[in-house]
This record gives sequence, structure tokens and C-alpha cells, in this order.
Amino acid sequence: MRKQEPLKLRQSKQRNRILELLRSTGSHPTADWLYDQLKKEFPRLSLGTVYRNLSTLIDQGLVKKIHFGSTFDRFEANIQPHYHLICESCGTILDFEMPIYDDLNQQAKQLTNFNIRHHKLEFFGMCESCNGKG
Amino acid sequence: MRKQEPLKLRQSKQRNRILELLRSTGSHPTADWLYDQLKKEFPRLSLGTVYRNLSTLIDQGLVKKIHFGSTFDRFEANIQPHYHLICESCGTILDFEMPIYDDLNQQAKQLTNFNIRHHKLEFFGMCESCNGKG
DNA sequence: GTCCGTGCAAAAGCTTTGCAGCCTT
DNA sequence: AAGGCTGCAAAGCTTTTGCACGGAC
Repeated sequence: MRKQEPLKLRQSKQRNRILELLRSTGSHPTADWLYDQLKKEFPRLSLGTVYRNLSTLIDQGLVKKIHFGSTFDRFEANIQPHYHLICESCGTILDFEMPIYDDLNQQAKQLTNFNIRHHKLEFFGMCESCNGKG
Repeated sequence: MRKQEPLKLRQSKQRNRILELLRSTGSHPTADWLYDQLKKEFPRLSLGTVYRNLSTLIDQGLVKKIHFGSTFDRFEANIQPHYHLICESCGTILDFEMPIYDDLNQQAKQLTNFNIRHHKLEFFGMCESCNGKG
């Protein structure tokens, strides 16, 4: 998370591909996964470059970082407000096509002096695939 | 998160105090904060001991780990289901005295084949103190 | 006496950063 | 030509772990 004034960005094949990859997958990948994928196209790619570009894309508002209790961060290019479904068995994260309950904020505001702006909602359970195995 | 069979636990002053401290504060502290506090009572305390005991207490179900997007974990001894208020300005985390909306799970279940068991809800905004400053 | 808990130190794992050279504008 | 971008490597930070000793039961 940079605190400086915005830089004059230039095009970079690496950054473009990172964004494309993120937009083409629903898997909320890690930096390392992106690195492994792009290593095929850019054999000399470094993880530092992946992290730096993810940081830049986040500053631009094109990518979001997801924290959900794992040891490593995940990233997504779906910047529309949405909830997540998280499988407690295999760790899969899915975007949840469920309407945002803005009303929750209103209800919450009546119970606290906290100035509530938004909320984050995640559902946990078992995905279809894991459910079948159990 | 240990996967083994439960061990026969013994009493330990360090572990008892960690739990007491967690129960006496609403600040959802980090392992490092607990370490700093208890270093006064146990001058030879090590961070490893704090982490190991937190892990043990979590296994016992007496403590929960909170992940919320920082680089370090926080812990709490409030094991009742509850939501959190998180200040985006100062990082403070408060337990939110708001009823759990179990109905959310029911509504969600109608929209997916995912086997939903529970959800996590966090509200973000500005705490009273930070609100006054802005 | 047994064996769990501790302190110490090293290691692990993810992320950030300094630097010199490259590439976009 | 200017300066953002890259690869490489080192460093940073939080958390985990191996080991021998100490303490609870």
C-alpha cells in the first residue's frame, strides 16, 4: 500500500498480463500462482515484479487483495462489491452471486456510534465437490 | 492448527496468564503485544512460548485467531459468535453487540449448492475517536 | 520418574526493497 | 534523454520448530 502521490505509469507487458490473468480466472490466486503461470511467458520473471505490479494495480483500483486467514494473500480482479464462499475443506474461494445487503449497514448504524461505511461478508462451508466426497 | 490427538495438558503459569490477559482486554491483541505485557512477569519469556500457547488455547477452543488483512494475526478470548467493527483509520477492532443474523445463512443457501455452515461479518468505518478528529 | 512446557536460537514462509541496467514514452 | 520497470538478491517480519533443560503431575 503506497502512500505517495501517483506516479506516471508506463505500459509493462508483465503488469498487463498479470491483470489479464487475474481477470480470466475465478480462482483468486496467490502471487506465487501468478508467478508460476507467467514464468512460462517471461522466463526471467521475478516474484518481486509480481508483488510490485499487484501493488500498483491495487493502487489503481483494478485489483483487490483478499485476506481470509491463510498464511498468504490472494488477489482478484473482480472489483465490484461481492461476497465470497469459502470451502473449509479444500480452501476454494468462490465469488458469490448474492445481492449486497446494504441494509445491514443501516441496521448496524442504529446499534453503535461507529461511523459504518461498508461491510465484508464471507460464507463458510463445503463446496459441491468436497460435499460429494464426504 | 494441530492435527494430532489431544495431549494431556498440564498447568502452566504462562498459558494461564495469556488466557487471563486475553479475557481482560477488548483490544484483540497481537502475539507480540501479549509477549511485551508478560515479559514484565516472566522476564525470560519467549515469543515461541506465546505462539505455542496461543495455538494450544485455540485447540482447546478457548481462544480464536482473527485475520483481518493486517500483516500479523490478532487473538481474542471472546469465543461467542459475534461480529466486529473495524476502524479504517486507527485499526481498532471492537466486538459488535449486534445479534447474529442466522437468517443470512438460510437466504444464502437458496442461491447456491455450496453447503453453508456459518458466516463472518465485519463492519468497516471510523470509530468515535477518529471520527471526532476528522 | 514421566513427559509436557519453556527458553533459546535457528529456520521457514511470505512479502518488501536496494540496486544497476533495460525499456517505455 | 528521463525515469518508471525489471531481475536479482538480500533483507524484513511474523510465525514455526528443534533441542536440551526445567517443572507439573
